[in-house]
Amino acid sequence: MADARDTVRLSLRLLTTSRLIEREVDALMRARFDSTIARFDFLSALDRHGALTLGEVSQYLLVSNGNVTQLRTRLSADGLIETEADENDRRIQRVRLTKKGESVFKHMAKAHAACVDALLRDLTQADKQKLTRLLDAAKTSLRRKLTKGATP
Amino acid sequence: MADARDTVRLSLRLLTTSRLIEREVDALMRARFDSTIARFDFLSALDRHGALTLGEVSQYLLVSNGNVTQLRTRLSADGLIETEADENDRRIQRVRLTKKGESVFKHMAKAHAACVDALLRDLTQADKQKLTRLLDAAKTSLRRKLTKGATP
DNA sequence: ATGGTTTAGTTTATATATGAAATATCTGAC
DNA sequence: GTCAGATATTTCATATATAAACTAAACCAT
Repeated sequence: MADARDTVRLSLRLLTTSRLIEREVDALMRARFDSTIARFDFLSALDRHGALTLGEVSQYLLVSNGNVTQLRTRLSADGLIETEADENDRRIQRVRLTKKGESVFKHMAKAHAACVDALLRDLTQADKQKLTRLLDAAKTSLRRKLTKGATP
Repeated sequence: MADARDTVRLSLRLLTTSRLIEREVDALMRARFDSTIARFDFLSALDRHGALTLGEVSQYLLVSNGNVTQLRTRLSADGLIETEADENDRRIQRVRLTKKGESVFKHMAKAHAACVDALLRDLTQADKQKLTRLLDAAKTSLRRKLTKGATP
């Protein structure tokens, strides 16, 4: 059936579009903030959700634990985040934005918004809404399949 | 204006959806073919376009020249691709699939198609088509902006 | 022809990412 | 109480990715 071919085409469009945006945002973060998209995403998760355990960061960013450990080390060294111990469970560490981290993130977020807005300016507002809605549906499908086994 | 916020939301959906698929495909390539998504993409470009210079591979995959050099080394060592010199221009090297590479890629492509098809099975055919069309529009907008400067 | 520029690709240093194994801590059945 | 598993995080080895500096070859204006 041609159905599967269409789905492959869809997934390729998705990857390409996503990668083009990622590259541009990464270039922005490097040029203007001496940072990277990975660090921006990390800070973004903390800005959105407040204090998080490292495991939660890993889940939100869809990256491995080891990766989170590395990023945490760098962001801490830069003074953008800080760690606090859990009162009851000594395995758990929570990270959060420092004052400096909040301030830096605000500037980053503003530049990021301007960047993606410029990149997708040719899309009408209606198309953006449709696209967001359809991507939500795709995400839902994905999440459901991923809990079970998708690889046959 | 809330327009920029909507665009940020859209770009986040895009990245998340794309990352979920990439992770699953990467896991598939590791589990079944002792490979990775990066190598699959490389082989995929050669399968689609035939013999390519390393620079062309870099453009198709949206990755740097250095990255292509590294991947080429591994794929050559595995006997999946081979290099030939250009007759007229000694700077240029073309890579192409070997017989083994073609055969391995066929199996990979089949598994890949089954994987993404399963992941996105909950979407109707109509939704997939709409999504592909909208992503095409997004890609066009991106390409146009990227030739100019998107970072204000 | 020759020297300056562009083009193709490699190398180097480093950041990002993974899976697997290890460590440390907690939890629950007994 | 204790000990077998579960959970949170780190460490290790390695793959993937970048930017910047570099090499080699081609092009091109003089």
